[in-house]
Amino acid sequence: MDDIDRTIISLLSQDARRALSDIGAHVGLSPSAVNERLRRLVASGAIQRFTVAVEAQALDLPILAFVWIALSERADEAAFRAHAAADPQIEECHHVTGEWSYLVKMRTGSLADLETFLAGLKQQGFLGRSQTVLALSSPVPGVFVPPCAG
Amino acid sequence: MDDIDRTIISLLSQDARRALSDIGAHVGLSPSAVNERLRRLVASGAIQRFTVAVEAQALDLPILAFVWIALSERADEAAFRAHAAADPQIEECHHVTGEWSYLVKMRTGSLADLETFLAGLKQQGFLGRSQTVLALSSPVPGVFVPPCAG
DNA sequence: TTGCGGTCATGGATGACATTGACCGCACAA
DNA sequence: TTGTGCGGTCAATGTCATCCATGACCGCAA
Repeated sequence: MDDIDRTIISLLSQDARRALSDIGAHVGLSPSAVNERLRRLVASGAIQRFTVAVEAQALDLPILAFVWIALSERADEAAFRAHAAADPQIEECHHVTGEWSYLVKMRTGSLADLETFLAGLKQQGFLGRSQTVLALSSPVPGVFVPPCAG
Repeated sequence: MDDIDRTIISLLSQDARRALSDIGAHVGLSPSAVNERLRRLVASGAIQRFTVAVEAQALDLPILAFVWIALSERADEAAFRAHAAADPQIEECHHVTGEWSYLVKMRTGSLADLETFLAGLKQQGFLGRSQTVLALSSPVPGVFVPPCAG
């Protein structure tokens, strides 16, 4: 993992369909050399997968919510994680420091779906307390372009 | 945007390097037809861009923090957004309901970098109050695979 | 029913591209 | 100096995206 690798990752973050020859021109390597580095980056797990950034509106998921969760005392933590992983509405689920146990980031089609999700948690005995925060807008898109060369 | 489009998006979310013929086999279309749909999905903005999912550890960014921010009374909201957008450490910045104005999700190399970020906000007069929550682990990876066919 | 226009998928030709393997040079250790 | 391994270039090959002409299907109006 040197500066060239980081530059390659940065370029791919912006556009993962760039040609190897194009990347090579940026970093001063042949397409083959870039391909070999790319293979290693994927094999090592540094690049987890190639994917697409999707506009939530296009998928009819206008609600973006952050839900703070404190598990109930009798909750099985592993079961909760499995539950979260299985719900396609959940984009992220983080174990966090502080007052709450988990922070869940989720997209739903409506506020009713959000209520249903929380009701499900309660019914299965996971939920101690929770607090929901709605996102109104995102001034910074979810772009993750890692620092280039440094 | 019909079920076929949604399926295409779902397949690309898992692996954006799938061949058009492979996608076509899943949805029952020819490669050309898939290509045409893909072109429209990109043109309409439903697919914002092709990118790669990067493991933060590989980039020496072990700290994942959520920072709640209440702007100071004299803060210029647009300036704050520009400031956030310009910081490569910030992955997301959401305008939210409730007690706080903004929720910032950021990755840094160290806790010191986090302090530096907050100090910078204060120095520029943006910061009213703030509260930082650290993520310890992510039981659910940041995969966003939209619901398929439904 | 028939005729028409628009939308959308098909299939094949073409060119670009990823991929592979052989070869080369350099750094390092014995 | 010599052997070894890593990481690069270059050229050949096969796959694939892309483009275009053609044709099927659907809704609508006469």
